[in-house]
Amino acid sequence: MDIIDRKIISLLAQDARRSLSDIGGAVELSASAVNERIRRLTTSGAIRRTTVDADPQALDLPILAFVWIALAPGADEAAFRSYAAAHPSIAECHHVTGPWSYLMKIHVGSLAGIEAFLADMKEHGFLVRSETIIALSSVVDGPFILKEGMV
Amino acid sequence: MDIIDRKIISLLAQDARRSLSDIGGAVELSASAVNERIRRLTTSGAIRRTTVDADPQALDLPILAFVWIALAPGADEAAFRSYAAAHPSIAECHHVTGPWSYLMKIHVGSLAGIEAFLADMKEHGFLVRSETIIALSSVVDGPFILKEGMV
DNA sequence: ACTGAAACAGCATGGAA
DNA sequence: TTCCATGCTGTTTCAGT
Repeated sequence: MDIIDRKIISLLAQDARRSLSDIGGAVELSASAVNERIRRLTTSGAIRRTTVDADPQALDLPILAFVWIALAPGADEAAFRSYAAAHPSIAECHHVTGPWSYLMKIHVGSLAGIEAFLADMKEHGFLVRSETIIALSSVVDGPFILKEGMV
Repeated sequence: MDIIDRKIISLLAQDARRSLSDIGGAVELSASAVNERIRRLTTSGAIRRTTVDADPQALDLPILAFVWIALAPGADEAAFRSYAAAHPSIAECHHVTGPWSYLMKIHVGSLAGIEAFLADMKEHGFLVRSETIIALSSVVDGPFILKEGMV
């Protein structure tokens, strides 16, 4: 993982469909040398996958919210993990420092969607307390990767 | 934007390098029909870009943190926006409801990197108060898209 | 809007340096 | 690890439905 590998990842991050010779021109390497580096970066896990960043609006998911979670005492953590992993609305879920246990990033279609989301979590017995923060606008927007179950 | 378009985006989200005929097989369409749909989705902005999801660890950015920001009263909001957009560590920055003005998601190399980050924000006169939450582990990890200035 | 075929570009591979 | 040469897969375009 040298400076050229970083440059290649950066170029691919901007546009993963750039040709190998294009990238080669930018880093002063032949196309096949670039190909070999990308192959190594992929097998080593430095590049996890090539994907598409979609517009949540176009997919009718205009609401972005962050939800703080206090897990119910004695809640099944393993069950919670697989629940979160499979849930189509949960873009991210992190175990965090501070007064709350988890921070989630969710995409939903409407404010009613947030209520339904929290109700579902409660029904599953995970939730005791939560706090929801809604993003009004984004100065720097993160990528939106459509989850499998979300179709 | 019908169900087939969603399916195509979902398939590309899993692996943007799947061939058009592969995708065509999954949605029962010819390769060129799929190509035409992807072209439309891209020009309409529903697909923003094809990109690579990298491993922050491999790029020496193992620390993920969320930073709440109270903007200094009378701070230049436009300047703050371009500062945030250009800053290599800031993966996301949202204007949010609740007691804080902004929520940022940042990737840094070490805890010292957080301190340096906050000091820089303060020097620029944006920050009055902030609170930092560190992600200990991720139940559902978001994608990491290397920013241009980060190389 | 979709199909199928033909033309083209880009990728993958192997051998040499 | 890199380059070059080449066979081949996948993309793009276009005429037809």
